Amino acid sequence: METPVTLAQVARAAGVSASTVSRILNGTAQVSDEKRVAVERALSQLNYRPNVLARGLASGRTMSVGVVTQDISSPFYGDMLRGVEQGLSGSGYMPIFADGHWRAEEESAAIDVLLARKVDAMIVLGGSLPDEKMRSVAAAVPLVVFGRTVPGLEEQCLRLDNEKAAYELTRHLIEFGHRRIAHIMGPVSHRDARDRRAGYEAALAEAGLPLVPELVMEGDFLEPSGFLAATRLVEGREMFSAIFAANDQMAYGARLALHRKGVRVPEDISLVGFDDLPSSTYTTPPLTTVRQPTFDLGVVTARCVLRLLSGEGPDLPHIDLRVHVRESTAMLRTAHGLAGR
Amino acid sequence: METPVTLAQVARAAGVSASTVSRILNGTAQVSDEKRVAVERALSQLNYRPNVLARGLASGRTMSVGVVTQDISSPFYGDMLRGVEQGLSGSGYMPIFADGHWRAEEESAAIDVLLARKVDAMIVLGGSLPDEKMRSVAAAVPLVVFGRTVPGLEEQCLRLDNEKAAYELTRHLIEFGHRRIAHIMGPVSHRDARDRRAGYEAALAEAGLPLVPELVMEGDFLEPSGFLAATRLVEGREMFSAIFAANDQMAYGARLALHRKGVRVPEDISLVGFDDLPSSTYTTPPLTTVRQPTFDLGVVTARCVLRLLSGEGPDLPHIDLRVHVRESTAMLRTAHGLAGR
DNA sequence: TTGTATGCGTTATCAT
DNA sequence: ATGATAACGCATACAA
Repeated sequence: METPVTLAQVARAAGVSASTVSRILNGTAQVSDEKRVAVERALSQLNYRPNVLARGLASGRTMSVGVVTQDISSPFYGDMLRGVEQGLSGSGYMPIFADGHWRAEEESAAIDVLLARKVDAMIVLGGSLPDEKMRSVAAAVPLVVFGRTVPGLEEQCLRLDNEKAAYELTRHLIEFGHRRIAHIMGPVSHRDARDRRAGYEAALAEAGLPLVPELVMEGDFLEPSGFLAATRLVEGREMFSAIFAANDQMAYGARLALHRKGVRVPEDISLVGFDDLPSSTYTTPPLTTVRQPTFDLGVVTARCVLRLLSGEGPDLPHIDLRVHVRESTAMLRTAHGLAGR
Repeated sequence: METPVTLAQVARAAGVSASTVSRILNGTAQVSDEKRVAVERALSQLNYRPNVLARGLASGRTMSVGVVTQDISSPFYGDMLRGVEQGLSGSGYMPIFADGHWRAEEESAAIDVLLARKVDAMIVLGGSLPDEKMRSVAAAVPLVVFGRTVPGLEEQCLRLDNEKAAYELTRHLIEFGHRRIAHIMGPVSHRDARDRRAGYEAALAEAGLPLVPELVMEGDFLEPSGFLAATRLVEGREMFSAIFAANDQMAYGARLALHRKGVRVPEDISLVGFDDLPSSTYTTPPLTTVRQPTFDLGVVTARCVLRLLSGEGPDLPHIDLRVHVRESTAMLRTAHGLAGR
C-alpha cells in the first residue's frame, strides 16, 4: 500500500512551486522550458497520478458525465453505453453508469447519486421520471435525454419516430400480401409500445384492413411474454399469416412458440420484430426488424453532451429508423394463412 | 443552476458547529437529542446532499469500487455487472464501470483511471494484463479477479473449471452416441478457449475416439466465425454428427450456417454451445450448453470485495459449471451422421 | 514567468 | 458532548 505521490512532492523534487506543476499539468500558463523539463522529469520519475477528487473539489469540474440506463445488461442499452463511451473518448470526460432497472425510484436514486458525485453533465437513457424531476436535473447540470421528450427541454431530447417505423414495418407485411397481421405489443405503460401499436394500426387502416382485437396481445418486451402471446394466437380461432412483435426479444419468444407448434417461419407465418438486436442476424431464420442504431445513438448523445459542456447549443441530429428485411418474412402464398387451432 | 447546500450552511441553520453535523451524518459520536433534532430538521429542510468529492478527500474513502470489464455490451459481462451491482447494493459502495474492450492497453488505462478516481477497491473481470500489473493493483487497493488466477493472489481470484465443463459437455454428446464430434474453438490466445478444447480432447481420448484435426476449427468467440467454421465443416470431407462450439455466440453462427445448408438441428447434427446466454433458451431449437451463472458470479465477486473492504479474508466459494441439456442435441440415429459436401 | 495565499466541502484531531 | 482548527490534494486569484 504505497502512498500515492502528490503534486507537492513533485514540485519539491523539481525545485519549483506546486502552482508551476499545476500549470504544466493543465496548460494553464506559459512556463519556462527549463522548469518544464525539470517538472516533467519529476513527474514521470515519481510516476505522479493526479488525485481526481482533489482536482474536482478545487476546480469544480470532475471530468465525468453520469449516464443513467434502464438495464445495463440488455443488448439494447449495453450497446448504447458503448456508443456513449466512444462518443466521449478523447474528450477527457469519463462516463459513469448507473442502472435504473426500469423503476422510477431507482432511476431517481441513481440520478441523485450521480449528482452527489458531482458529474459535470448527465445523459438519461429512456425512463419515465416526472418531467419536473428532469427539469430540475437540467437546472443543475447539462442534460441530454434519449427516448422521450421533456417539455421545456425539447432541444436536448432525442426521440425516434417509433410510430412511423412501425407503420413501415407493417406496410412491408401488407405489401407481401398479408392481410391478417397479429401484433404483440409492449406494455401499454410504455410510450414506445403505444407508438408502435399506433403505427401498426395506421398501416392497417390505410390499407383498409380491419383491426381484429383478438389478434393484438400485450406483452412486456421480454421473451416469455412473446412465447405466451404467440402460443395463444396459434391456439386462438382468428386466422393470421403474420406476427409483428413490438421488439426482437418478444419475437424470439414467438419464434420458439411457433417452432413448438410446428409452424414454419416464414413459410406458414411471417414474423417481424423491432430493435435489430445483434442476435437477430443469427436467428433461424434471420429476423426482419427495424434497426435501432443503438451504438450511433450513444455516440450522438455523447457528442451532444460535449457540445453543451463547451457552451454550444445541443444540435441533436434527426435520426431515421429503417426496416431491415431479412428472411423471417415472405410473400403470402395461400389464400388464408394460418387458421387457429 | 442552484448552488448545492453545504454542510456549513446546515450547521449555521441548526445553530451548531459543522463537526456536530458531520458526526450525526456519520454516526461518529454521540450527540444530544436536542441538537440532533435541530440538525435533522435543517438537513431535510435545506435538502442537503453531501459532496462525495470533499468527503472522499477528507476521509480517504470514496465508497466506490472500480469494475473493469472486457465488453460492457456483451450479454455475458452485462449480466455479471448486474450481479456486481446487486452484490454491492445496500453496502453503501457504488460500482464504477470501465471497459477494457478486450485490449490490454485499454484495460490497463481503465484501471489507472479508476485508481486515479480513488476507488476503494477493484474488481477485474477477465482480461489478460501481466501478473505484475495485477499485483501492483492489489498492492494499492483490495482486489478481486474473475476468470484468471494471478500467482500470489490465488485467494482473491475466482476461476471456473472450463476444462471440466467442456469435458462433461462432450461426454453428453458421446453418451448420445456421437463419435465424430467437431469443435469450433475460441481464439488460442484465450485461456478459456484452450481449456475448453482440452476438455473436449480429454473426453474424446477417454472414449477412445480419434481426434480429427480437420474437425477442429478456430473462431474468435463471435457469431460470424461460428458461421464460417460450420460452413467449412459441412463443406469439408470429414463426417461428423455433432458440433461443440466453444461459446454460444459461435453456436448461433453455426446454427445459421447449418440452416442455410439445409441441415437440421438436432435431427441431422447435434449442436452445443457454452455460456448459456439469455437468448439460448429461445433459439430454434433451444441450445444445449454449459450454464455460466454470470449474475451470481457478479454477486459473489462483489461480496468478496466487501469482505476485503471490511478487513476479512476473501473467502470465494467454489462454483461448479453445469451442462444444460435442451433440444439442440439428440441421440445419434444413423450410422454415420452427416458426411461432407 | 513564478511563487504565495486561499479556498473547495468534509472529516479528523485536538482541546474544552 | 461539542467546537475550533488543521488537514485532504489541487487550482487559481493575486502579488511579485
